[in-house]
Amino acid sequence: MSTPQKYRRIFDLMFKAYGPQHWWPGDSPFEIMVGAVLTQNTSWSNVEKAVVHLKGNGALDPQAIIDTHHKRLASWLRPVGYFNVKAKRLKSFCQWYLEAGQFNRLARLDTDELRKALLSVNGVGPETADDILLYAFERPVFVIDAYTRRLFSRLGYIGGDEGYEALRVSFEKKLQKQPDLVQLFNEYHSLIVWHAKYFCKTRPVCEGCCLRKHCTLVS
DNA sequence: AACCAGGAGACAT
DNA sequence: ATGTCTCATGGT
Repeated sequence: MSTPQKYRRIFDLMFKAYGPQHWWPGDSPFEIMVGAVLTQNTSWSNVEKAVVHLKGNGALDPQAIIDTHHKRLASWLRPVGYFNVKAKRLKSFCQWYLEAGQFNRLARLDTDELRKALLSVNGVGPETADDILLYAFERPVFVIDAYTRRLFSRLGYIGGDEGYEALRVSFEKKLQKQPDLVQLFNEYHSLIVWHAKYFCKTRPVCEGCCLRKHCTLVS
């Protein structure tokens, strides 16, 4: 089987097993961006609690977040952990977002320009930037996370210690001939996350691979 | 009771 | 460029 087919096959196996994931959860592009920052190294269920706090205080809005005192904002973010750093990150993101002209202005930039701009923000690293590019701006970007590394290194498709950009470009190149890249990358990343969360409780769909760090099912 | 969660920045080497 | 430390709550 050719390499592109191998990568496509893993997607097909997971899609057949789990179905469409309807990502990213959120009612607006801005909510998706906020969620992307808050979910760093944090479970999504905790992010939902923080988002409820923001909405309940009418603060799911860039200007409102900037105007909220750090102490108060941090208290709303308490469930996500790292609430002091994330309050600061959220403020610096909102500051940039307003100065950049918000969604409609940013949407004019091409994908690489937009990624560069996102990465200039304190608190937005490569994965968060690509989450935002894919799920808020609907750009054909393959998101690399810890699960993606584990899954494909255990499948023997990658080494696992490649740099972020090298992996992203590699995945995008291998799948570039596939139709509807935005939809494919959207489902692919979300399926990997779902697979990681529920695989151990069900059964393998891909060569007996489990995504937990110390899984003994994998040689 | 350890382990893990949809990472990133600061800092040293 | 690459490795280590810190940030911190909540579920299993």
